[in-house]
Amino acid sequence: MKIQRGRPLHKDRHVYSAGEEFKSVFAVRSGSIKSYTVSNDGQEQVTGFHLPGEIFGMDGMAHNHYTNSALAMETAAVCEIPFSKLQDLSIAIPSLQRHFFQLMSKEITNDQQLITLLSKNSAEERVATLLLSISNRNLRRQLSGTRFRLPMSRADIGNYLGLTVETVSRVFGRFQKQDMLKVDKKEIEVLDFDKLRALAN
Amino acid sequence: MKIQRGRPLHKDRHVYSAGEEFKSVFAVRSGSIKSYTVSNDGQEQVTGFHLPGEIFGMDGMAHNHYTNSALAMETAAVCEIPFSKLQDLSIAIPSLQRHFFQLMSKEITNDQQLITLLSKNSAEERVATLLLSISNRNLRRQLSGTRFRLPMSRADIGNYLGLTVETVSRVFGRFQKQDMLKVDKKEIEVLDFDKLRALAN
DNA sequence: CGATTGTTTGAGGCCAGTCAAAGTTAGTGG
DNA sequence: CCACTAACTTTGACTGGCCTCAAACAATCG
Repeated sequence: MKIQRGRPLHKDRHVYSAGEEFKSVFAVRSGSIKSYTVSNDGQEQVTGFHLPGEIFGMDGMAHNHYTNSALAMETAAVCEIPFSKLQDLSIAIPSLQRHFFQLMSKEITNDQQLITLLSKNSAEERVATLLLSISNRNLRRQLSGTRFRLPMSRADIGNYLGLTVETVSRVFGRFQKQDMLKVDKKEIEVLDFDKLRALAN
Repeated sequence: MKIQRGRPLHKDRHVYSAGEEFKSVFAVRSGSIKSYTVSNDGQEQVTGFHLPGEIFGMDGMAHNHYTNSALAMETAAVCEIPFSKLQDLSIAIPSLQRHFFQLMSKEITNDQQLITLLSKNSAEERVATLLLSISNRNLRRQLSGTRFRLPMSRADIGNYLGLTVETVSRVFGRFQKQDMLKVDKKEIEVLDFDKLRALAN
């Protein structure tokens, strides 16, 4: 498939901004991206973190304009995949269409899991769930699931999980005191996966 | 398009259950449907309410199995739309494919709005937002936006909004005391739309 | 290095949850 | 059609987890 190689993106640079015309979806090649919306009263809501190998930008399809903004949390590279090309191709290759439907559907189930998390779980359970998610996604990338670097700030974590920065910080503190995690700034080492899974559940 | 006319569904009957093979999406013809997931620790999370004219069942596409269950909150009728037919047709009619992409994308943005609501808003704001949403959806159906019947129980509202039944009940009470709403059981009359919008934001 | 931004820690308050019980509605079968 | 029961809703008192406010601390970057 013909896709554009991305030029490297510096930290805090936008891939696209809310309101721009929807033309493409994107694949992360390196670095990490966060998606967020700005609600009508001006506050930010982080809607997702995107790691290498993952696709983002499908939110814009409904209205031909992106509803999220997407920016690089660190230096990153992305592939742009023009949607028009994708449409043409998916008519020629039905399996591609199916694959793309699945991607969107996956996005829906992800969002619904986050809804459940926000709706039903405590601060500790939310943070544990995010850590486990990142751990699993690192495993899929052939990286360590026990030692890894969080690309996002505490503020982003809190925003994503519906918590304040202070609460996130305190939860990390408690997790360390319980010898479940070793936290050094953004470097995480999971010491007790069973305990983490029990919380994340 | 060839679709199956649904036989009427009694209250509390499932349209489909989580885990079943994904074969179709559905359109509500009359009555109302709720979607919900059951998390691994067994508790229910309501993920959506579906009113006449709306499509549901797209969550199953990713894994070829539904991740939600869908059941009738009152006597209802639904149209089954077999997905295989939809795929064949959308290859012949590209505009249909686009339309369907848009539906899924719309679902994503809806879910993300709910995420923001759960993450950032108070109990009163959440309830106000739901009421306004139902009001607007009734308007689109040529029904009154000011007087309508809530098809779901207080428990369902609470579950959907991440609140307890008691809190939902108290919020309705406060809304009445402020002369914003008139609540008679499930019958709602909006007395002050400005106030409602101010809360829902 | 200073300045800015991000993180941690503490004290106190409040919103929503929990527990409990009464009141109301709906559904069932005699 | 009514009596009985189960399910739903409301109300109250109390609790607690997370937020708010505040300040010290650490890290990053020009």
